[in-house]
Amino acid sequence: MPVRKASVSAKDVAARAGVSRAAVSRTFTPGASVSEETRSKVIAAAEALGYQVNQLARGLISRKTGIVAVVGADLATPYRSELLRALTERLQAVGRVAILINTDRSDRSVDMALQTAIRYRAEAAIVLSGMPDKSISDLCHRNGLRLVLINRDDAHSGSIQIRLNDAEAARLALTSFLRAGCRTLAVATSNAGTPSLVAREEGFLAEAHRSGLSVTCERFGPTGYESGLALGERLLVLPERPDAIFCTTDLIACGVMDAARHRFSLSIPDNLSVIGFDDIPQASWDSYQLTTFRQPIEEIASSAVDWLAEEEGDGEVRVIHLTAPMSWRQSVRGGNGK
Amino acid sequence: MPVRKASVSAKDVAARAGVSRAAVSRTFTPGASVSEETRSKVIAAAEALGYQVNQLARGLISRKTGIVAVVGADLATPYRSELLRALTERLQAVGRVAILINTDRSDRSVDMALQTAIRYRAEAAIVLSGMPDKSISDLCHRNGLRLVLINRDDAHSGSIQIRLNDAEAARLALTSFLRAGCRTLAVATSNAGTPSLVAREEGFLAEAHRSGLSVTCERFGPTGYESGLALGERLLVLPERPDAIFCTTDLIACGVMDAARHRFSLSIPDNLSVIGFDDIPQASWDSYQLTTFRQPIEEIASSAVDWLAEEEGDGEVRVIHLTAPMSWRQSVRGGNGK
DNA sequence: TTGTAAGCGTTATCAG
DNA sequence: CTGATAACGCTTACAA
Repeated sequence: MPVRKASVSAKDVAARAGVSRAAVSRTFTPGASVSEETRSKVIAAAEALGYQVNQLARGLISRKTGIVAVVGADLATPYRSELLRALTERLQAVGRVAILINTDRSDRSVDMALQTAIRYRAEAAIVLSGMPDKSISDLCHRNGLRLVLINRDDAHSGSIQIRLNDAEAARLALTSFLRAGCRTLAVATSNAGTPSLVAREEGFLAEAHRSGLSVTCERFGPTGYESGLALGERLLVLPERPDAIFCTTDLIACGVMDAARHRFSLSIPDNLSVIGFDDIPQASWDSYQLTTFRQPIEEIASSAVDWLAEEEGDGEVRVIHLTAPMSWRQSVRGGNGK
Repeated sequence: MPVRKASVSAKDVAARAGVSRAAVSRTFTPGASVSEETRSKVIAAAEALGYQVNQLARGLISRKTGIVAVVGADLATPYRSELLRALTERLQAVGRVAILINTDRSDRSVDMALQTAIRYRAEAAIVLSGMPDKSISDLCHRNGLRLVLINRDDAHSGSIQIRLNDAEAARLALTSFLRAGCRTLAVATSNAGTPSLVAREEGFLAEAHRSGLSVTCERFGPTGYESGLALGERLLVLPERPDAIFCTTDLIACGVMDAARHRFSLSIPDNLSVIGFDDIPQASWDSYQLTTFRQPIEEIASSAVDWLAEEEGDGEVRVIHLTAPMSWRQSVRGGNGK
């Protein structure tokens, strides 16, 4: 018994249809010239054999692999997973396929991820965490891998950068607290130190400073619910107990709220106002009804994907600014802020 | 100015290092025989040029693309995204790369996803939702695409199937309610009709029947929090208000709990006991403390990935049974069930 | 419109 | 150990 071939190729189809391999290729290349007769013979043979064009071979020659890498850490987190979904959906819609590469928080692992992307000749990599080293970013450039950096610090040539109005949003959070009559302000954040997180923290602090207010700022652990719990416990035990906490992330906000309610028997927003960031699904759950800033997920995804479809840029780095609108719910005293 | 090459190839490296292309290839092939001298010349040249092996070309000839497709719907959902993370992490650990293909709930879209997987010559596809049509499953077989079906109905040849003890768990849920003194039982589920969901529902119903109890079973909408909310509102308005609700999913359970607490002012577990399924992160949040069944995510992922590493099976379909252990928290009257 | 032939970047085979 | 040379499955001039 002969060794079974791993998959059916254009040659097989050509043989069965009684045409040349080129004819088969043309049949599956949009806008190539094939007679209706040949085409239907080919289609029939392909169907019978179960032929599928080999994209790898096609990509080898056309340089259009259709592969886009999505690189990031904590991809199972509510906001991240939602962004991932939006990204991959849109990628599929324009005939691309996403390869998913998990990283830990180290920049080193991002570098390795990008190398993987290059090895698979991805057309682009969308980076959600960490910051590629300059040398790696060069490597990508030399290998024709375009970079999309989402909420990262600064990009090198030939890449696009998508950023949010983090600082501005933070300022709005502060004025909202003030308008609600809160006077003892605090910030709860993780110590991940990612650009967006520090922008939010610093934006809040700066605006408070401008208003002559002092804010206690607590940093703890990774960015997640558990850290929020811990942050709540630290903040709410203070002699000057805060009556408003700006959390740099909804996950942290949920933790803070739960700590306040279940461990300090505080009621929200009567005893404590909370504002988060991201607008994850849980923020709108009955138990939280968290006032927060909505990540413009679809806009982020479409900006990224549209850019890929565009002409190859000429080396300049493009920056797209998107805004996270405030989503008013019930966690700030005094209702809808109007 | 000459047209810039899209990426640096082994030929470039060979030229710079003053060796043959074959030498370059060997340098990057584990366990090939190259002298230390050539190797270091090659490495140096590769480094200088920023060379990365082209996996597409490598896969073309070796038939080992290293690509594995992960196919599923609702991948941004807590349980799904966690499974996705576990899967991709493990895949990376064994040198594979995951391509992610979103589907909607239709079987048709699963079929299309599998065709994409074939076109990229994935070594395997891990299917999380929907059920590939027999003809497609054949197509996969003919193209050497191995199938891993997670919680799907039944597999065809050459594939592996991973299943959970859904029915058994459901029975355990019922006896737990009984032991807690609950008498008016209900099931809350979506009308997605996926195999695991119906297995849980039917398992619960069957056991109730065996005990001579009648159970009201409510089905509504897609599988998610909002549906849980709606289900809670339907169930808790009944003349014989349930004192125990088995939810086929944690997301539904969270919705049911929120409806009970915030819309009917019921307290859990005093007025109502709830059991869920999946053990998503939110189940352990202070606001829920939901008793549930833990999806053995890591075990699922490792079973799937280990199978890929194994010898090519000889056409028989393998079934792996995993168990979801009960995770006791505070949503059932009478504490930890012991 | 069609077939032939030359690549694309690798690895595998086979002499040297 | 090394270098030609032939695949791998495909697209794309170039001729016919």
